[in-house]
Amino acid sequence: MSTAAPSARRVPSQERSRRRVAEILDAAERIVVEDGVEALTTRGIATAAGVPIATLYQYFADKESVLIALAQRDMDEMDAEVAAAIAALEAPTVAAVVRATMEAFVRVYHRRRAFVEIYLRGRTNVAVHRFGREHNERIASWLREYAVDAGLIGSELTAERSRLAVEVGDRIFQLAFEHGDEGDADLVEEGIVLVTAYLERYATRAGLGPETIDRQENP
Amino acid sequence: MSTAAPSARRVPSQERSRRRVAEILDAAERIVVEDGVEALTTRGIATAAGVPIATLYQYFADKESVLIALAQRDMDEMDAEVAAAIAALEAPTVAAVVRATMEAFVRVYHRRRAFVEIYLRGRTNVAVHRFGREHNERIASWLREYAVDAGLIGSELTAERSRLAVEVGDRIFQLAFEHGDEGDADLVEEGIVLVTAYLERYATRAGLGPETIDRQENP
Amino acid sequence: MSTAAPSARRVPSQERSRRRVAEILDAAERIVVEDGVEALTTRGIATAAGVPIATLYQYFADKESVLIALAQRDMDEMDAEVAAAIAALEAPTVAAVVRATMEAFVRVYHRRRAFVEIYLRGRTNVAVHRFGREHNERIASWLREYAVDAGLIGSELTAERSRLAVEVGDRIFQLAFEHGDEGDADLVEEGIVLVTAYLERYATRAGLGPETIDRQENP
Amino acid sequence: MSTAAPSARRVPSQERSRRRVAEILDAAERIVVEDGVEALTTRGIATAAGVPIATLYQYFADKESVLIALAQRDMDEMDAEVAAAIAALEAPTVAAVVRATMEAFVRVYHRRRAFVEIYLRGRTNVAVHRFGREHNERIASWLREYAVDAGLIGSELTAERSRLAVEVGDRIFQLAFEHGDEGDADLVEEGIVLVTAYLERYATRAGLGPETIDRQENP
DNA sequence: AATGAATGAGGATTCATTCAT
DNA sequence: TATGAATGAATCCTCATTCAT
Repeated sequence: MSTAAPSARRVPSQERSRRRVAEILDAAERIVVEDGVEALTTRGIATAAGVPIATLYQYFADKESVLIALAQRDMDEMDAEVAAAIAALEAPTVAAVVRATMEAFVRVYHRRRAFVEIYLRGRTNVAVHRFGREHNERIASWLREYAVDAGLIGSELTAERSRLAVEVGDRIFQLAFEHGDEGDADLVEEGIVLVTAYLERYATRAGLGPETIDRQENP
Repeated sequence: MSTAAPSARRVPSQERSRRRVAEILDAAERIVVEDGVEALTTRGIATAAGVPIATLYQYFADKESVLIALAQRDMDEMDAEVAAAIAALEAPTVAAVVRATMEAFVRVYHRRRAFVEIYLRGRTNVAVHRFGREHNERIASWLREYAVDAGLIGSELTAERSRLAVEVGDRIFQLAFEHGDEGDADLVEEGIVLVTAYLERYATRAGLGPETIDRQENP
Repeated sequence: MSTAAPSARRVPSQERSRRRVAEILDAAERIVVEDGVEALTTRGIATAAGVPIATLYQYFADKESVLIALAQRDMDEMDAEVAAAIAALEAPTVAAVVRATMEAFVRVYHRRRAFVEIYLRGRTNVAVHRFGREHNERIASWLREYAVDAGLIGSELTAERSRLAVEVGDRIFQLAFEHGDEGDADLVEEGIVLVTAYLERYATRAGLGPETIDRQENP
Repeated sequence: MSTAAPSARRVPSQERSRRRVAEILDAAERIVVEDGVEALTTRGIATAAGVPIATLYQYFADKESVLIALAQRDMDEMDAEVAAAIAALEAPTVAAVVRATMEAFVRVYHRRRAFVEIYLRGRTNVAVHRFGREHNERIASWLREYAVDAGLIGSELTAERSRLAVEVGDRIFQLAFEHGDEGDADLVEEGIVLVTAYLERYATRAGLGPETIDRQENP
């Protein structure tokens, strides 16, 4: 009847899988938001998701994998948000890139309470800790490549320095979202200042932008 | 008979107490250095110290208290080292203070392997995490007071900004000592640059020092 | 009042311990006798003994330890029975020693159903398997020393040969008690023949005894 | 259309079956050789064989069946090796038959590491345990028939006695191959002595052979 | 014939803490 | 003050097997 039949027949099973994974992640998310990362247990997830514990292990290697998958889901959105923010910059400078990036982070933190709970407050979990470190590494590498390619920054901005800037930014978010989901806007603003001040040390003239050059030359 | 009797009788017992506490802390320290903070258990401590588990609770409220007491022991030394380093400064400037402080930290980290393990790598423990935050708060407040009193920095350096600087420095040490007990010297050096760059934004002319002023005015 | 007071005061606690251990072992024994070694679980033991699971771990390192303690309890009796049987021999010969030993084993197996279940049928459990091997080693060594000292056997009976004889005897018991708790008496009898036939190869003239010498010389 | 069609059509599928079975057994063999019988899991086999778990159950009733099939594969070779060794005997005596048989066993154990692992070391598995018992029964019966027919042994060698001899031989192999795949040659040699000593008790004059008769008559 | 997905049913062990003495 | 003993409460994970398709 339909030429799509064979592939169509497989859809329900694939979709069911996807739905199950989503159910599990959603259940885990609810628990994390309500009680924090430390409160996450396999039994809890399974019960909340309405599946047997053993089923968790069909889709995830272990408990940590669920947590990481949860973080990853939001982290993907984070990366997209950052990429979009930077792409939208009309006159990119180091200061503008730092601001765009950090404000993009804040927007996602605002949208994703679970992400704040896991990624910022949940660092007491070893897997999350490692996940954070690895993501920082990746984003540092990406941002550096962008800034160098855009001629904002010279090769003095080594990978290590780039990573340092990102890690420092990360700590700022941790502080800003330590209490409350809105985050401390002033602290973030100050963080932008801090990171910018550091990175401008390695900026090209183009990277500094007219304003900063002016400020520096006529203090 | 003797008015001194009661207190005299207590002396040996007080000493015994002190000895017991030290034994327990030493045992805990050994475990932490060898196997990390997560491997610390009450049974482990008790066994290693050669005391019954229940006895731990005579001297410490709970397991975390042992850990914190351990950290505190080294932290006291840290504070002294920092105070001495700063007191020794002949021509204090913001840059000099930052350098003196951070180098003092590194010296203590080098001397105290357990401290690195607990305080820098053991932040996955909630109590340690909180301990770190609180200490950062305290040292930020102390340093700010010093710098303002010394006329290195103006009142624009709010408590929040001061804390931000300390927290950022803290993160730098975490990164530098993530692997290996020697710490990444280059990273620390770069961290000094970063923190200095930030704080000099709020420095007085005196705080900048002749060198920096010269560099800024003749870039 | 009583000079025994201090030690007496400790008795209840010590006795309570002993009683607890006995309760746990008895519970484990019941399970093993009824359902076999493979059916033994920590939960099962705890429930049957009326103690929390965690209490098991006060007295035993792990599940296997309970099993081994159970086997050991009977094995001690076994060793005593064997020692007594051999001590009671009026005119020891190799044949007499083998018979006395193997009959002593059978008597204990008859008295101790749990022992048959654990030690003979429960060899599918790795710990029991090892326990058996080790005990065989020990008893082989003991019997060899006795036989050599008594002049029944020469030094040709090496440790290896002695162990071989015991292991073979052990297999005979396994076969004889494979089904039913009475054991196959004929099979045991034949086993005595077998082991004797082997060991007499290394017997001294004294070890052979008048009967055997006569039989050999006038077949 | 063609009467051959159905069977012809089945041939490729039959071959596929055979191939699949072989793949599964090979995978299981690899696991057993590397990690032992206890490490064998259905998931492990399936993954190693590159087939879905459910497919195992198309070819085998359950996990144990895979194990037994694996053992059977080598056991068939074992039986052939024994039969050939005995057929090759020029002057069969009880001693010669025992030696030929046990040396045939050793040869196969040397060739088949998996067999040693499963059949000798893997007796902690209930199914393997039973398999061993059953095979011993069968080979005992076969050897007895041969020995009686050949006039080496009289009817005093009952089925039970024959089985006893085989079981004892089996234990000897277990001991000899307990550690290391080469097996303890001295122990096997001693085992041959032991089994021979036992069986010669039931030997006919022909079964004893000239040498043994001579030794017995002129000790 | 083949298989993706699902799961029921445990299983061993850990650990911080608290009493009664 | 000291401590032997006890334990409540969880925790993560495994695995053989079976259907529906």
